[in-house]
Amino acid sequence: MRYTIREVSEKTNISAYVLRFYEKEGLLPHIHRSEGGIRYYTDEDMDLLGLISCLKKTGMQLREIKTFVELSEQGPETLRERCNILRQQQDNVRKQMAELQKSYEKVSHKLAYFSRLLSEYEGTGNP
Amino acid sequence: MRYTIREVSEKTNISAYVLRFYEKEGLLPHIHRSEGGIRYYTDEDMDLLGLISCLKKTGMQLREIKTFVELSEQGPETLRERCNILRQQQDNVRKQMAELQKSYEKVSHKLAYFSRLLSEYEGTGNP
DNA sequence: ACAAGACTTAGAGCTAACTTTAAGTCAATC
DNA sequence: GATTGACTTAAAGTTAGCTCTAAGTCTTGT
Repeated sequence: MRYTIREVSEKTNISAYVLRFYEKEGLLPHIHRSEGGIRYYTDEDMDLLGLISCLKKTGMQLREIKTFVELSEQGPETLRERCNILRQQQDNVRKQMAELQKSYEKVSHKLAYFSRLLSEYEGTGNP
Repeated sequence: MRYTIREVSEKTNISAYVLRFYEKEGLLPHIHRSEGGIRYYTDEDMDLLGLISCLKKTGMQLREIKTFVELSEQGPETLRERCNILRQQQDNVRKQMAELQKSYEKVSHKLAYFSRLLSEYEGTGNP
């Protein structure tokens, strides 16, 4: 399948601006063009894009993602290094989940406290 | 207890620059000063700072945090609204945790795939 | 074949959240 | 009491990641 930039944009919720920007920055290498120079994206590109947004969502910076993509370009001799990067990222995500859990508890705790204050306040005849 | 900006910075891992910046932006109102104009922070300030970083960590923007702080300034008649904001944020955090979980699975899946490729590659006599 | 509208490029502009600078004031030690 | 170093201010600078503009090219429907 071939997709236009618009189709990709709609499927992925990444704006066409950003798709071009990612390409310019080296995150999406070898995007094919029609004879008139119009981009078209393959399923492989879509797949990479999926990984990119996943890495981005988990806090990896574009420049690190670029490094990862460049390793991918170099073929199987970089597989070990790519695994290491993914393992590192897996670890990061675990830490983020723990952090988020702590924050959740803090917000909940504060909310419980305010709720109590609120019911007390309302109980005094101040609606 | 009274803390200098340096002590607060060390305790919270928020730089003195940022503490002053937050104050300027209205996130930390009523910071006391010594006669010479030097800031000192109270335990109450520390508490607010804890809530601020928690809200920030969970993706709330400074301008929204400022709104929350301003409501706090207005006394108990804004308690209900503050509870609503916290409940909303609690919800946001739940969504973030679900998202993060999905990303974790995606990274793990990709890693498993690459690991398999790697062991195959190494099995062929390419160390 | 031609108008409308999507696409192309390079590069400028924007936003959030810091981060630093410059010029000066204050506090603690020698 | 002088020096050192942390503090003060307003304002400029930085970074990441977009987001848009301008000027031009291509594609598609009538």
